[in-house]
Amino acid sequence: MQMTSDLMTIRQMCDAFDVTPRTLRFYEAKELLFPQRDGTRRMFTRRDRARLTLILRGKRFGFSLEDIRQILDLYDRDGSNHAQTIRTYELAQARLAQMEAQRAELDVAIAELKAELDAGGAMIAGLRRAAE
Amino acid sequence: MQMTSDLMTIRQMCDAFDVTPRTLRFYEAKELLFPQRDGTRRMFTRRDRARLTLILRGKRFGFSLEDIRQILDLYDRDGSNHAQTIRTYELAQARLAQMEAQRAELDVAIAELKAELDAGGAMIAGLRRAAE
DNA sequence: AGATTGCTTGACGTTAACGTAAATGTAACG
DNA sequence: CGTTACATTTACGTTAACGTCAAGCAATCT
Repeated sequence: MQMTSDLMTIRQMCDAFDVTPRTLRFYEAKELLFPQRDGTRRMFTRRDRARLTLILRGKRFGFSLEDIRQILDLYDRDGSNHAQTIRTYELAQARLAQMEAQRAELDVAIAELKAELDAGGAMIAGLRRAAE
Repeated sequence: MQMTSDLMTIRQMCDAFDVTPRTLRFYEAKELLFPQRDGTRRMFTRRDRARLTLILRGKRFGFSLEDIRQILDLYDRDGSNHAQTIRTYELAQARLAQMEAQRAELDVAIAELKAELDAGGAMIAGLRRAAE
């Protein structure tokens, strides 16, 4: 019950987030996480956990790790570097446009596939009737 | 104006479907297409074009080429194999459910990112005012 | 004939996101 | 102190869907 352990080992992280050690090391190599070290061992901070949550969410959304890294950087900017902040902001806007385009395409694909399935459904109903 | 040309060269195919020669050769290697040969050259038939249309549609739906190959093979089985047809149908339905879930998550992601950007926008407006 | 196109078949290169194995380190248990 | 249990780094392997040469044949233009 010490307040020291705001820190988690790699295994605790793996259990908590259902990822492999390799994944966490990989994310560190890609500069998505920045665990401290206890000697040679990684100790993940609260901040790492917050970032990992966002990373996994981003992945569910279909973002690449590189996309995610850039977006996380956006969250990080303590507002000191104005020019960079603005550039990042514009980048995020571009990304948003991409996402909306992607959603539009997805909508079309879903509509088409639904139409396919409706046709197929009728065919299969026919097969079922014929089979009786 | 000869009726001979139900056949198309690789370049005609590329222009018609907006794909590269490499792609068509790749699809042939993967047994998704079966062009005839005029000597050494590929000649794509009406059937190849029909298949390619389905392949590209499948890709828009997010199916892998391997998935697509299996589905095309099922269409080929002249409809004699009802069980397989039904399995394919179910597979497509599952895929549709995936896509709709993905869209739902994407909607959330877009909303979140928009909120982030609104906050960032206000911040940047503030910065601009401070800079004057 | 020579040169230009366009097609062919290899066959290695690329990207993303890790998996997997090897060699080594170290901390705690008994 | 020896073994077990995890940890670390290094580095090669994997999958999908082509891209990108390289080298050579074949028909066509000049």
